[in-house]
Amino acid sequence: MAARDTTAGDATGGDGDSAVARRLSVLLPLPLAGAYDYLPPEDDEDPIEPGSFVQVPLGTREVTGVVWGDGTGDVDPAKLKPVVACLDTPALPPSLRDFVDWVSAYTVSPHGAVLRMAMRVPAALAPPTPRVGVRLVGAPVEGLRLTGARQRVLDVLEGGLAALPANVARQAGVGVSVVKGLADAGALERVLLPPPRLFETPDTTRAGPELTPDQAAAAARLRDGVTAHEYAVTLLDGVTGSGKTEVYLEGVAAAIDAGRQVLVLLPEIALTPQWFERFVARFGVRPAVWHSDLKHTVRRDTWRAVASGEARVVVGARSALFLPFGDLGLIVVDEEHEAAFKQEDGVAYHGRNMAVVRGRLSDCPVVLVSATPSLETMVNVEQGRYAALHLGSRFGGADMPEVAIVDLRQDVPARQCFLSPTLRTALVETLEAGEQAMLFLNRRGYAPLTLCRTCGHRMECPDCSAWLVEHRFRRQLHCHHCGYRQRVPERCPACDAEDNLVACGPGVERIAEEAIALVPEARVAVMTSDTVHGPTAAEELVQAVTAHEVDLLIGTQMVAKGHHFPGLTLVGIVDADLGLAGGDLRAAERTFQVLHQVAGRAGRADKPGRVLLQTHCPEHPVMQAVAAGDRGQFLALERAQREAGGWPPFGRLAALVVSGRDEAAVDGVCAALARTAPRLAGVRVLGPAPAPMALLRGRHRRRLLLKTTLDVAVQPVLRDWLARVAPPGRVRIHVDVDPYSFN
DNA sequence: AGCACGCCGACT
DNA sequence: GTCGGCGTGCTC
Repeated sequence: MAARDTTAGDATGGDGDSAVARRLSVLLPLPLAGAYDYLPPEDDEDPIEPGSFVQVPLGTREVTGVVWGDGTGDVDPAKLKPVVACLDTPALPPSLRDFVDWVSAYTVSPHGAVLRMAMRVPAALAPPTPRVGVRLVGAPVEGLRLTGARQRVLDVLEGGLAALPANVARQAGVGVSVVKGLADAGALERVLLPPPRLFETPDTTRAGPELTPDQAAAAARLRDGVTAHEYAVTLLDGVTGSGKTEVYLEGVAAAIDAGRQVLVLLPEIALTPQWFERFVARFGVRPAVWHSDLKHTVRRDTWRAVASGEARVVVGARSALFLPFGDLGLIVVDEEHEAAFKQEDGVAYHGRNMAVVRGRLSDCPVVLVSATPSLETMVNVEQGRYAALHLGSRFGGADMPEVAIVDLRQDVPARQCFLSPTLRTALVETLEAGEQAMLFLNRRGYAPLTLCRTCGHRMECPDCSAWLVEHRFRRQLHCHHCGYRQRVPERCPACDAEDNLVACGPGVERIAEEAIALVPEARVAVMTSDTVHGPTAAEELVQAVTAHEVDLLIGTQMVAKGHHFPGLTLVGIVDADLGLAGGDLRAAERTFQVLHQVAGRAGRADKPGRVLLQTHCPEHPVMQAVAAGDRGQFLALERAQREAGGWPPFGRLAALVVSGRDEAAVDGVCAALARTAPRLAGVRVLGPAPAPMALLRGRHRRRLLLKTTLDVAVQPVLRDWLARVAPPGRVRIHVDVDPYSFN
């Protein structure tokens, strides 16, 4: 029927295929094995470009997918259905499609599952809701009853410009109903307003903060890199307060000047008001923001603004990597070492590493920023793959406080207490001197374990292999892995003994209790995700501490980040050993990073701070390195160990986590995997072993590790292996290439 | 991911 | 006798 017309319209097609026979490969945001083929729409006019969003039938329903290219032709033609419609949503840019392909191949995840991450914007695919404004009609309306309120509305609109009813009402000091009434009466006409400009272009001509010669030199290097518009990775390395942010904002400025877009990735917790203040100070406007809990309308507007190029700078969490940037000029990954960049569930990927890939596929420079760079990044620098820029401290290197190790075997806390005599004395002295102190313990709640003194029963989560953590403020026991909660029971559920459950070990709440007993007059604040909800609350607490309305701050990881408290002269690390348990590959590195960061909170320009680090193993290299403030020494040791063991980044790892409700079925799949395990040079399979959380949310978990030498490409090995095993529907195999934490 | 198809317990 | 539970398997 319309075949002849399309052929004629397809003159530019080039390869001579007739358009009627053409199949489209459409990728759907579902965990299917690959893209599906469809026929062009029946009312087809122009050929559909790759990247276009299309509505297609799938089974009984309709879904939105993206045209990925020409169809493969190996599907039964009888099964082919035509595309229902082509949406007017801007097409997915080629560099993003390449990125989706790459991530899918690298992570051994279904193609569509990766596409889904680029489509988690349901509303963006629909056209923006039209904005209806009102304006004066030319001629006066006869018989219009003029009240005072109505007159004020008419006055506001006198210039003849159209405006949103809500804005008009606000300016006139009346309710929207007055405006609506006037429109209904015919005195105002309704008109469609153009979409508002939501994201202003940052003003690069503003004078930024003054840079030291060091900083200016580093900034110039970044600017040059951006101007070259070539893929290159640079580590920007400097302690807190060395001006890293100000330096990379100069790179951002260069990209804006070049007319390109910028992505700044931050771990979610680092999207702080302070960061925005610095950005606004430099550019006069706020950047677009992207994270998991944006409202739908904001999500849609931001997604569209990124696609159109209106949003020039986006700051966001790792999911911002999948935004439809058309012309990236720079990617910055701040706090590059943060484990939060690693996504564990669903498609397992590392935001920092994928940022590097996104940069390569977009021919754009990538800057990794950290005060404690990861070992991976340091090795990349050492081997010449990444360039490095080092920033010294503004205060001439005297900024790291003195760290003293408190040996808990010698300096024993009182029974049922967790602060050593040395730390207690220091705390009292500091507060008596009118200075501030901080206690750090990376564990929420009151106590990590509740047990029965009569029978020894431990309170455990029914759905996870984890102890329930007591939260005394709420009088509840919580599972920190699945969200299970129950009241603290009065009787032991096992032996029914009354009032004989005892809290074991400390959480921040318990440390607060001990501290308050010690210094009852001190103003104490607890900072954890339980006590502080959202960035605004966090900012208020930070302000209160800065204003010295708080004498003693007690907190988890949350207190380690970025805030500088000038009056803080004592930091107590309650349990430095905490992060080392578990035999995790990166436990030592992470512990060093967090302790180093916490230690850096103490001290100020005129008075050096002091840090007391409580540990049971003072001789441990991590403790020694933190005490010495020597990152180089620690990294060298860690590096040597990883190299000797063939661990990343000197070898490759992939984890297979087999999980399901039926334990026997899970073990069956594990046995099948063990039987079909690859036998190749340079490849070892470890396990199956119970995963660190052997039971999580009611699912039994086993883990196998594939460990290979660097010359082995793990993805083909994994794909072959998985193809030999057909897990029953109830059992899932989750693949994690480059697993990070081993949980 | 949905949604239908399919085979076993408590109701009009 | 049906309504409906959610286990299993496709969907171009």
